[in-house]
Amino acid sequence: MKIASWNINSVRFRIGIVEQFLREESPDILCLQETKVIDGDFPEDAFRALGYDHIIKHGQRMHHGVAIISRVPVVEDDRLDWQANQEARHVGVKLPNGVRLENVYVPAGGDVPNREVNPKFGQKLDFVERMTQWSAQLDTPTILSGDFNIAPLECDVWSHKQLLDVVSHTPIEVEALGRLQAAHDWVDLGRRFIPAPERCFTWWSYRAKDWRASNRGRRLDHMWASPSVADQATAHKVCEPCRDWLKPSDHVPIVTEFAW
DNA sequence: ATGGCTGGTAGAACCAGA
Repeated sequence: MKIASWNINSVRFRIGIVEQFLREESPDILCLQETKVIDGDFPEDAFRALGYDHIIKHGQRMHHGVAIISRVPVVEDDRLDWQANQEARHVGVKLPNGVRLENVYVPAGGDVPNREVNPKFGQKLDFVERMTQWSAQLDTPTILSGDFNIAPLECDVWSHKQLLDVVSHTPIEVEALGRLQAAHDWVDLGRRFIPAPERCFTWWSYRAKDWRASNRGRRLDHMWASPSVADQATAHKVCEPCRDWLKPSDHVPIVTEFAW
């Protein structure tokens, strides 16, 4: 079983490279974030044509939006609102073997890492805190994947020192993510297969003239699993070449394989 | 020089991303 996760930054605008990715990588399941489309306008036909008949959507107008695309039968489990503001940032399914797959798009958090000045930063922290409470009472083997918008380790950003005050790598966010991880003993599969301090960025800004030359990336996208599920993981990679595809997303897919 | 870009909605200039 091969499970991929990709922040696509508009699934309609980039449907061509999504199809290319599905053809080349052939995951069983693809978790998408930032689909930017209401459920009624989701480009289902393109997925069905490639054999992905199970399409679980949770979209909204303009922003955010998540979806799980699968060629194995999955059943929608829940769609949680960890921000309590009705934004479409999570959808979960049950896999045929009973494992849960939770696709999450954590809020970016705005520019200023101070909740008094910037309410979005507070909402991001609250979102992660609610995920932590949810994790603490999880009693099912679960995969938690998506765009967490937090790069936890020093080697998860191009410059630890220069990003200490930049939202996505501030100590307050990293500590919040640490509490989330501890609440369920989540295993960070990215780092199980690509141990620190090796770099494995999943996002590079659109603003760099040459993203590869400057390489000012961050590891914002993650695949976590319950310990019992993590023991079944056999491979994990970051699909860096996708950053060079025509009209790319600023994120690249991550792909994890499991023994079942 | 981490914001220099990008998409969506609109029908110009915002919002949002991070």
